[in-house]
Amino acid sequence: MTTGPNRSRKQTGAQNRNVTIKDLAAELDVSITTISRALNGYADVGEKTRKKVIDAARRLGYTPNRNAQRLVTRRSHSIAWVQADDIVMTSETPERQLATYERYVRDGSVDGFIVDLPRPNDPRINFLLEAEVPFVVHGREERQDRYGWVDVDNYGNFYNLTKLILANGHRRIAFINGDERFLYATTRRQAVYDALRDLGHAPETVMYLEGTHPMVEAGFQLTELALTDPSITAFLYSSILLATEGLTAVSRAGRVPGEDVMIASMNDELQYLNLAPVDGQITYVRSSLRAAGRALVAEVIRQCERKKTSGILIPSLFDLGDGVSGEAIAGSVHFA
Amino acid sequence: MTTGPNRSRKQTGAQNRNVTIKDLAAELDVSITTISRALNGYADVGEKTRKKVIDAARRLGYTPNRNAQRLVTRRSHSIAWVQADDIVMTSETPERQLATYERYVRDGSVDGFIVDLPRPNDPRINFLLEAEVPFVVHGREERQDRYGWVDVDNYGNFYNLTKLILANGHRRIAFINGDERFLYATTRRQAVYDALRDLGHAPETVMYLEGTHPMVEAGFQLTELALTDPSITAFLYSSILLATEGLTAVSRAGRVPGEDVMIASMNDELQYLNLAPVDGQITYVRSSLRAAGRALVAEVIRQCERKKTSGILIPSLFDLGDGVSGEAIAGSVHFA
DNA sequence: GCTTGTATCCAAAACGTTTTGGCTTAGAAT
DNA sequence: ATTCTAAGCCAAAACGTTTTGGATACAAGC
Repeated sequence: MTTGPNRSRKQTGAQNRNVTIKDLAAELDVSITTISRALNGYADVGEKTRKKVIDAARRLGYTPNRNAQRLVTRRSHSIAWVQADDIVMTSETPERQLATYERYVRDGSVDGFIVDLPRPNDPRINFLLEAEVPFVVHGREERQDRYGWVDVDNYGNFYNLTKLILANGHRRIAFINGDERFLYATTRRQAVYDALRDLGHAPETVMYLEGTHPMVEAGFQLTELALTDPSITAFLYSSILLATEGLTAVSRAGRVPGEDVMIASMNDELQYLNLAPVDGQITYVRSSLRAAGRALVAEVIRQCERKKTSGILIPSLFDLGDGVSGEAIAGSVHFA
Repeated sequence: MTTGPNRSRKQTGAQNRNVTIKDLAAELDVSITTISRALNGYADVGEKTRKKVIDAARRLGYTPNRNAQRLVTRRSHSIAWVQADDIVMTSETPERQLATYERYVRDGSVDGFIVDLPRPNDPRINFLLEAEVPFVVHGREERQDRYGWVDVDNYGNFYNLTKLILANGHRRIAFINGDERFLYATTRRQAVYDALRDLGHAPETVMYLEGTHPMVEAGFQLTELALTDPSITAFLYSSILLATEGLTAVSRAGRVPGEDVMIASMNDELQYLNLAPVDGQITYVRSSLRAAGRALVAEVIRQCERKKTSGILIPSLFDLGDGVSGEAIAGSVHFA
């Protein structure tokens, strides 16, 4: 006995001894089968018995033990949203998250997943499709018809924002985009250039800048870079966080947003971000991140319950700002 | 068969059939006991056997089923942090959270709790002490010697901030505090008035305003109220969120923060809050909410593991701003 | 040879549910 | 009088672990 825990490691459970289905069965002198079936609404238990059981359960304060339920039903009633350490700073690759995904599936911790910030040919999605585990993606990638997803209309929003900027007479635009390793950024760039083309403007109209993760002060620094070109009168940002930093840089340079320059962006309506101080200085499309989060969770749960959601598509219109419409779309595809 | 689920509801588990301890035992032709003990590092298994087991486990991709472990060990390896629907807007009473606390304890979902925003004589704390469940409080209340907690030095910080404002020559101050139903707010008010007294200033030096939950635009509105008194030259805010709103109101009133008025606050270093645009306009003490969160989780886990942590006190100095020191303190008390 | 000790191993119980595959009874249908 | 049906109930198995309380074998000490 040289290494490891003691020979007899006593149970260390902090859990109190709670009333179990057995206690209930003893109390009422029926079988535990009947208790279980009564409480779960099965039809093969008499109404008087069911009432007795429900009353006793309430009286004794019975709650089914979640962990026993999880074991026998093979459902954990939990979903995972695996994050890198820091949401804003993250440059963690999906590969490094993969181990966590695999473990959660293997040990039954979790019934389903929310996948965030998908990359092209994302290994997490490969794994989940392969393992046939329920999941919903926040965003889309090339295989979007094979799984459920919730996304904002990246293309439409940036197409419209660009149109708006041009309609306001700006002829030279800086576009500070997000990291193109993520597909939302690629889509947004595409939309901006498509809008230019459709309205008969040269691609050279925009100065394209990409903020790569981790984005510390990227909005500020890239804006300062763009400010070296005095012909630029409009700044389009891929996110409101980039935009507020950019605003600082623009103001410091002596330019006046809302007067001689235009600042445009998408606003995720982040909880803690008070936009009142920059009111009127940034033009944005709103799209609630919180609403997206809710949709994601609802969708994963639906997947886990195996309700057939094949092919449904739930577009929901969000609050509009400045004549530009923001739209969030929730989509879901049945999986085997 | 009239109501409820079908007579024979098939197991709907989405969980894949994974390799179990039994498979491993069959593979190696030893008992499951040996497998379990080998993997858990017990000394009563031979080294060659242990090696075989570990190899086979790796080879077959075995991971212990978490839900079986949870059931037998009566530990869920999960902790709860029960929140009202919306962190900022919350006016949910602790009473309404209590049902969730009770359920999580009863059904074994959870081993311990993080209690947030304690109120005087908080029923959640009563319940947890009574039930002898591990928990750590974010903040403190009167029974702080009976449980573990993590807190910033509310008293010290606001005492120092007040001292700093007075040292800068301000003689009329607006103090926009948080909701006094929570103890942090009461402590902060106490600190401000103590500082006034200690430095020989009358209590009337401050105009006291309280933002009650849910705080929508409270910072903005209370500041507008304070602005009706032109003798006020300093604004002290209980939180950075209140302060940024207040800054907007002050600026709109034509006053210039950093020049003819002083704006002071505590800065929780919120993830998404870019303070660059207000740089130099707000004087604050920094104290990382993120660091506090980490300390809370670490502390609950320690409690769950029953490491004896009786009476320990871990003061950790944080980054300082403007000559005012912010200190976060993590404390823990052993419980039975 | 007998005892004692030590190093390995294991069968069985336990955790608290859900589900399977019955059984019993009473009444209806034949 | 028998067969069938339906309603109501239940014993036992199963989920996958950890822990208990041994058993076995072999070496050392007397």
